[in-house]
Amino acid sequence: MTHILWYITKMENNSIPEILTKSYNPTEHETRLYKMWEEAGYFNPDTVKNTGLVNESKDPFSIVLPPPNVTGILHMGHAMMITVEDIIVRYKRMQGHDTLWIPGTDHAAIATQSKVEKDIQKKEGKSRYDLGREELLRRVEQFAQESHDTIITQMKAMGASCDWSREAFTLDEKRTVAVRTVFKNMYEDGLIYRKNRIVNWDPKGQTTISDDEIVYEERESVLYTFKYSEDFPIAISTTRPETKIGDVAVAVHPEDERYQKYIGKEYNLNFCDLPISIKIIADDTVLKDFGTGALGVTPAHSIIDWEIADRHNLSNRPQVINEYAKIIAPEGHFLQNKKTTEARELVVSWLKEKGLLIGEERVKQNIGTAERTSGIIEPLPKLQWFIDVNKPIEKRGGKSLKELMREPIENDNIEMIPDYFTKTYFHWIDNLKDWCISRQIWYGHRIPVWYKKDSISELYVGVNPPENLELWEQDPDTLDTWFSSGLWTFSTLGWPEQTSDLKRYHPTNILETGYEILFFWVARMILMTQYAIGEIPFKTIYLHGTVRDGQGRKMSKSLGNGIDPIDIKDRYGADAGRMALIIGTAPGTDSKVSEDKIKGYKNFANKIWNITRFVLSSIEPVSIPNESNLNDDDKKVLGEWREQLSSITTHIEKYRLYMAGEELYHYIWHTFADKIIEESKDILKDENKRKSRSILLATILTETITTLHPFMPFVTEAIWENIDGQILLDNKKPLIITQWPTHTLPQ
RNA sequence: GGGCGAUUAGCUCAGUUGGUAGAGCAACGCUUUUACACAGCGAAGGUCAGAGGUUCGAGUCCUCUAUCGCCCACCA
Repeated sequence: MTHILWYITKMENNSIPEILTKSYNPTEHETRLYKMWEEAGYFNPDTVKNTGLVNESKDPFSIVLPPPNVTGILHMGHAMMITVEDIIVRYKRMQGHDTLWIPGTDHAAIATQSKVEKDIQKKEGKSRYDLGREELLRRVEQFAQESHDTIITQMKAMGASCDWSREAFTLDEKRTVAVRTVFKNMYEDGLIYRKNRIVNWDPKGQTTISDDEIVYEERESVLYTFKYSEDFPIAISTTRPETKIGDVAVAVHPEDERYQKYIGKEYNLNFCDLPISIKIIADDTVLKDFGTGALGVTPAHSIIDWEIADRHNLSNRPQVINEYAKIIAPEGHFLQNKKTTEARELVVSWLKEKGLLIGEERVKQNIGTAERTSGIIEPLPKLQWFIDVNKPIEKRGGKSLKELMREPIENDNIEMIPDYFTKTYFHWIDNLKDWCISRQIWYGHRIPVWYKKDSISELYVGVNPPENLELWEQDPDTLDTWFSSGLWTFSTLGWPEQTSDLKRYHPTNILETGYEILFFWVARMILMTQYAIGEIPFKTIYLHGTVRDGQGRKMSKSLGNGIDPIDIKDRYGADAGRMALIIGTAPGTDSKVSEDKIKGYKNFANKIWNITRFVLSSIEPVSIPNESNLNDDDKKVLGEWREQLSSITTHIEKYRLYMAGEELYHYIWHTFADKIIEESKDILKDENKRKSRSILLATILTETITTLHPFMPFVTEAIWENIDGQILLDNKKPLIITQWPTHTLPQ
């Protein structure tokens, strides 16, 4: 109560100059300031060059924004990415580098299409086949446009100083040219081929997916042990009896004494009232100890079995499951067109009936599901397009794509932060198989291959459609979304055109992204860039961790625990959100966001606001720089700040933003405010010291505000606008294009 | 099964090349002093998971153990 009375009294007696309100209110300034920067063109390096900030002796600096998927709104992970990149970009710009940050969004093919399909199914009960290709695409594009607009609004709200005039989309016209050009080149170099091979088929999404898009889930299932028939000498074990009508062999370990005598023999059997032919083969990948030590080989429905069939030249690979996960069997057969789960029971009861079932055992099994649709993956042989990762490439010195991916990391041409991720990177490359790039969905880059209608074997691959188009038919499939995002660093700069941007800004300086897409995306960017232009895409990879909620859970739509960055901005200001996201967050490690933390940095914004109020209302008017008029004591104090500044600058140069931010925070609050300002209250009363101290406070204030600008762009710019009355600066410009302070010690 | 990481104050986490342990929040005492109560001053809180080793010196480097987490593989 007494507190409230005191507070009211204080408000009435307020004698602080009116230029700055008593407390900082972010909403009063943020939107206005962003608009000011954007309209003045300060995000565009071509404009910044005219301000005199750019030092031509310094190298250009460039970043491309990892394009967010147009599948909805940005979450805190994106917010962290944008913050880190914006801090770096603002810093480099202030350092006088010709700085470019290209924004953009990703069409995210399968993710976007399945999102829209789900919505349509839910609201209208229609499938994509009910709508047809054209109508579905129209709907997806509309959704993508809306998502895009939301995303851009969010990015602007956070203060992202990227050059909107160069914005790109992975599916726009220019990027399409880049995609088709790379596809054509790869095809002509023999790296892209079409082959019937076993792929991960998602029966729910009706498309193939890559190995990386599979999520394994542990489930309980039954391991059945049985014989195909009475005349067959070996029992086998399987969790999928329904696939066994597609078996062509039984594989045993070459040194397994139990089965030695059968190796090489062939049996014609009747299994589930169907004729099957089984050859006994020896393969050393078979485990003697698992089940009966004998593996029924089903080439068409198991990746491992397909590979075994390859090794043993088994050409008969009957497909017994179709694209809808239903059994293919002769008309009238009891398994015909049955779902796999149903068929499993039918096969088991057939085995029981015939007395062939030997055992059942409950086992835990990891089952592959599709990341986007959560459909259970059904391995199927399909005619698909692949990229060969092992073939030597003539124009790249006979190196394979695998080698091109490995080399720059190995030779330290690309630095990875944190560096321990290089180990997982190499491990991934070592296990990499040919990349299946075709997808049976409609939204995305359609494969630039046309087949002659009257002659199946004749095909055309090109950037533009063939002449006499009516005689040709385009491949109905689209490309894996990572194909186009793999080109991102150079497609955004105009490639295949040899633009001045491309010459000036490529390779980019840093790629800042989440570690969870190291394989999906980062590796593929290195692959594509090394192949297409023979350059690295970026010099540094900065991997941030996952932003989790207060309880350490991943933020997701299904949990409903996501925080909208806009909401943070409204309640605490974008600056506070930015600081909370980067301080105390080392690269590569996950972080938790709590409102308390954000609140702490809202208080910090208010603190520097009031530091400014104090300085402006207490010092005598000074012009700076004016270090020669400092007394020895004040030179020493300034010298300490300059040492701190030097440390902060080094941290930023080495991308240790969390360290830079923390040191700056600590200096401003606990040294500048708590010590220097407190002691200044007395010192300023001393006429002999007043002038010097005024210069000191003005100098430290302007330099700390400048240094803080990349971290908290809004509050610092708002302060900057208001310091003129007492502090006169030569050639004052908006803070965003003000030069970074030098850390030379005062003489 | 293979790999990677983590273990530091009540909670959430920093700690750059080895040199006297830090922040935010929470909690405690005092202060309402014209920059800020979104504050100030002060105090409190940690054998840095455990054990061993290297070193003049270890949170930091090495070995082992325990617990937790993540990634990759997929035993059919």
